[in-house]
Formats: sequence, structure tokens, C-alpha cells
Amino acid sequence: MISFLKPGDDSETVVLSDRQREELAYIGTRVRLPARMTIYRAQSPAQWVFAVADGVVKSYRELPSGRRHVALFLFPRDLFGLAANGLYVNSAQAITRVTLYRFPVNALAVLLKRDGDMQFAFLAKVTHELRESQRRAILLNRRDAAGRLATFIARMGERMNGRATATCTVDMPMTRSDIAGFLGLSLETVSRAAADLERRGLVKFETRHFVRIVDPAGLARLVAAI
Amino acid sequence: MISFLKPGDDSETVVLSDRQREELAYIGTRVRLPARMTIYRAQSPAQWVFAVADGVVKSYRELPSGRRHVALFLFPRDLFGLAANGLYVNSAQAITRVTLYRFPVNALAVLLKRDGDMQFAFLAKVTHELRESQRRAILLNRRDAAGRLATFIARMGERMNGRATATCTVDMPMTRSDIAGFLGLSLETVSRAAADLERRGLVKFETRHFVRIVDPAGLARLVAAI
DNA sequence: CGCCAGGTTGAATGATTTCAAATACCGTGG
DNA sequence: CCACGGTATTTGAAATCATTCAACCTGGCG
Repeated sequence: MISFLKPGDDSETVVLSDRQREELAYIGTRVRLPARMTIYRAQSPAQWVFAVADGVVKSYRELPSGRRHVALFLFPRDLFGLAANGLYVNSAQAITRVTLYRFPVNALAVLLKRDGDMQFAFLAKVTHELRESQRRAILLNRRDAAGRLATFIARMGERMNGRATATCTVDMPMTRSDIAGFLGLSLETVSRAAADLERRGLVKFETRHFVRIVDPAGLARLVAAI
Repeated sequence: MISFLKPGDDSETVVLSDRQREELAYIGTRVRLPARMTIYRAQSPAQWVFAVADGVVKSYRELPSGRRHVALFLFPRDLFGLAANGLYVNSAQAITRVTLYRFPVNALAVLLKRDGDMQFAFLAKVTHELRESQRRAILLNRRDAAGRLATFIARMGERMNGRATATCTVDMPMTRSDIAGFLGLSLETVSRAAADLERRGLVKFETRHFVRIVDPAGLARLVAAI
């Protein structure tokens, strides 16, 4: 449990002792939610911090124009529940059926202040997220839709399976609309970019939610062509 | 000293005790650098974490294409020196003459693990940066160049002067090229957007590096029109 | 078997990019 | 203090690519 702090393949992952994990489990609750369930809404009081144990969550925001900006997708081991002034900044919704750990912010804060090593693990995690967020900004700086989508697919592949862009099938449970909201493109452009990548022989969409990476090297080349 | 942890107008700011600030000062060094000085390069060993005391710093990255992506601008009270696997992720350069505090990462890590409250202040700061980073992603999602620049100017106004978009003159020490790299636009488009904002009577560029906000309400309206 | 949300495709439009060229600004040295 | 040189910036015109609007398709589900 508390998988985001368990030893893993990622050298960045910080490991906690059994006792520390027990302490976390003590204040935390395991929650299972069905797909499409809203976990919390933006601007509501932030009582909990969450960790994904299983499934995929999206963190998003409704813009005044009606657009939906997807801040990020959350996978197992990810923390979420970012707040400002005691209110959630984004809304969160389950994309698939998910299992979460839920920690009361107050109890967590007390625990973290008392246990420097555990807090350091959290600090490392948040720092990692910040780095990811910056990576994403670079992605959003790309002009070409195909390149953005290629980067997105490659990164999904990294998260899901191993790390490199190997020949494999990637599960993308989110809708095209979610992807569009994440990549800063219109839904139609995402659709066209997908067709384009397929035409170029880089990937093959088995279904709308499963992409097989056909030409890892070619895809990697496109991803690197920032 | 260590101003980013001093009491301030921002309710998010975490306050440290005098003793804690002394401890930080003990392991830290005060450094003064002239404008344009490179502070560190991406991929070099990350020995230090920095805090801006005075001046403006840019954190950027050279992309394979030769483009320069500006990750963020750093102002007094900001922390920087984000690393992954012991290497800096971005490069950092002084835009103006700057005064920095420099902390050896190892000593800082030890200090933070020992002092839970101080570490909590750092955690809060990094969390805040993460939030800012997400805000920026929303900014990058805008399609119109004028809107992006308006948001940038308004935010610079917030950081520099008070918080709201009041009638005031904002100092923007970075070049148009830096702004373009930050906003994900071409340099020319930034220039045209600036002319556009001026034509609309929202702002007036006294010089290239000083903008007077002529119509705060109008500017705010444009900023909100996401 | 038909419905409906989600997704694809087409054509016109509009904005940004790009390439090219002119202009303004800054610091330096005389 | 002023001229000079190079960099930073502005402006113009054409090309490119995403958006938009509209119509059509598809797959899952009752």
C-alpha cells in the first residue's frame, strides 16, 4: 500500500520504512470509485490529499469560455489534491475505475512535520511533479499537432509499461476530448493528428483506447524534434 | 535574509523562526552576480539550491531545434535549482544584476530532515511553484497572442507591485525573445501583440522594459477571457 | 434494433510563423 | 559628450497549420 512510496524501477522513487508506511496507512483510507465519478470539485474545501493506487484520474479545470483544460492525468503512485488557501485548485474525476488512498490534510501535515524523512519523500515527489509540469510546458510549446500527440503517446507508454519507447501497446483510457484538453488542441485536431501518425506508420490504433507503437525509433525521432 | 521565508503580504508565505533563519544562513552563502551571468547549465551536477534575494533570473532550456524554452522567471523569494538524478534540469541565467543565497544541497537536505517545520515551509513553497506551473499551462493553452501577453504583463504586475492589476508601471527586464520563449510564441508575434495591446489602449510601453497599465479593468477583462 | 455520446472527415477561415528588411536602442570607446 | 557597432526589436508579405462549423460515422448499451 501507499505504493507511490514503495521501492520501484524509478531511481527517483523514495523508499519509506515499513513503520512509516504503517503510520500513513493509519491516517489514510482506501477508497474505490467507479469510472466517471467526480472526486472533488475546484474551489471546494480541500480536506484530503489523495494517492492513486490503481486506475487513472484526471485533474481538470473549467475555463470561463467553457473549455476544459486538463491539468494532468494521474496514474498509480501519483499524489494529487493540490490546494491553495484551503480550496482545491482543480477538479478531479476518475477516468477508469480507481482505487485511491485518502489522507486528511491536517493529520498528514502533523505526521510529516514529525517525520523528517517521510516528509522528504513527499518533498521529492512534489519536486518530481514540478519537473513533469515543466516538461509538459515544453510539450505545449510545440506547434505541430502530430508532434504533441506523438509525445503524449510516448509518455503514456513510459508510464504504463517500461520506460523507453518500445514496440508495445499503450492503454489510453481517456477520451479524445480529454487529450485535446491536455494538449491544448481542438478535439478535431487530435483526431486528425492521430490519423496522421497512423498514416506515417508510426503507430496503429487498435481501438480508440489502445495504440500499438509500430515504429518506436520513428516515434522517438518525432518526439525529439522539438 | 532568506527573504522567501520571511513574513509577507502573501498568505501562502510560511514564516520561519529567527533561529531557523540563522541555521539556513549558516549553511548558505550570499552571492552577487552581474546581469547575463550564467548561474548553472542544464545537465551539470547540481551542487546547490538557490534563493533569489534581489533581481530577476531566468530558468531556460535549449531545445534540439535551437529554440530557447524559458521555463520560468524567478523573482525575489523564489527558490530554484531543480535537479533530477543529481543534475540540473534547466540552465539558469541572471537577467539583471542579482543577489542570491546559495545552499549546498546535501547540507540543506540534512537540515530539512532534522527540522520538520522548516522542511514544511519548503514543501509549501514547492507546492506553490507547482500551482504556478499549472497556471502557466493554462496560459499556454490560450490561442490568441495578445491574451497571452496581457496575462504575462498582468502577472508581472502582481509579482512586482501589489497584487491586483492596478494602474501602475511594470518593470519587465527580460528581452522580447525571453518573453517569446516563455509564452511559446515567436519573437515577432510578441512584438505585434505588444503593439496590439497598446493600440487598444490597455497598456503603454514607456520603454521596452517598462509598461504602464493604462486600463486595468480592460486588461483584466482580456486576461479573464480564457 | 435503434439511440446517443463520442469520434471522424471536409472545406473555409483566421491566426501565427517564417523569411526578409528596416529601425531603434545600448554600451563602448574616442 | 558624441559617434559607432552590434544587438534587440519592429514591420511587411506570403505561407502554413490549427480552428471552426457542419455533416457524417461508429461503437456500446438499453
